[in-house]
Amino acid sequence: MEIQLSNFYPLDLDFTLGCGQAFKWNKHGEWWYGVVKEKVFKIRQVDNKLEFENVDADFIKDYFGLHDNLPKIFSQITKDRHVEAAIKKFKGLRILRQNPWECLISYVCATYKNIPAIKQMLLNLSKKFGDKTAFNGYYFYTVPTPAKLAKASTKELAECGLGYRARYVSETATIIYEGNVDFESLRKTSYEEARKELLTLRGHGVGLKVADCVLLFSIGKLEAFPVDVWIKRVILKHYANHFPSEFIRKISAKKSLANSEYERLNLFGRRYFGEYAGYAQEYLYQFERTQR
DNA sequence: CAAGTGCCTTTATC
DNA sequence: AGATAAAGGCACT
Repeated sequence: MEIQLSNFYPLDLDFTLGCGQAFKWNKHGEWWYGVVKEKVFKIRQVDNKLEFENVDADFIKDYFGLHDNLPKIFSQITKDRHVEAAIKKFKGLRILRQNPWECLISYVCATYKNIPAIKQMLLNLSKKFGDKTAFNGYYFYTVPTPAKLAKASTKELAECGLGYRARYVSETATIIYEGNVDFESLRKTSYEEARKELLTLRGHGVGLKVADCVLLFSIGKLEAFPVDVWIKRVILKHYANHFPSEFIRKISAKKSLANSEYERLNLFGRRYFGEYAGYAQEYLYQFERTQR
């Protein structure tokens, strides 16, 4: 199956799948192989054509956010030369619409880890607690369900390389398994309301940054503006003039952000870049990460 | 190559 | 409220 992409709706598969927003993708030759829920499929891009197997076009359109009007988004977030440069370099990078549960558990694992390590943790979890499927001569493992992880012991979870995150994965899985968070309802409410709802998981490995990542990468709240170390660096480098110098001095001196400081940077991002701040975030993040 | 630093942070404690 | 420390262990330099 294939989808013809229009010149006005660019997509770059390598940027989109390689940027570290989703952790269950691997490229073998020209093809990207992915696992989403129980589905295993492959996809490749040949110029303006997307070719894929074992999955239908509607799913692809939704998952890759092909309905996002990128030119419109670019015109709205290009507030300065920094975003402009990032867009020029990574044009076609799209925000995915991941499965919310998989996204949540990924970012609970992701705290204070680097991208290769996050992928490894998720693979370990999937191998140990997920379902095994053969496809195209490779074996793939689904992300374990909330039930599976809720029933796993923290010891078993820790053995997947989670370290102290094992407890948080266990607790978060339990709360989701018990049905205390309705992901679908999050789509219908505002960013603020949805964020508040997700933060009922606070104290169990879900803080402001994780909540914002879930809202952006799986719920489609494109105004979400996750602030991680890289975005903090971008702000210090290029946007410090938007804050009082005492504040800049304070956050420069420390490596991690207090909640109030996070909220201040987050609010700046949303106000400055507008309703598609999440896109600005992802382009700036990627640009900063690939400097040097 | 070894050892040090850093990681898409959160939580606990003072 | 706000500051500080601790937390696996892997990956990169």
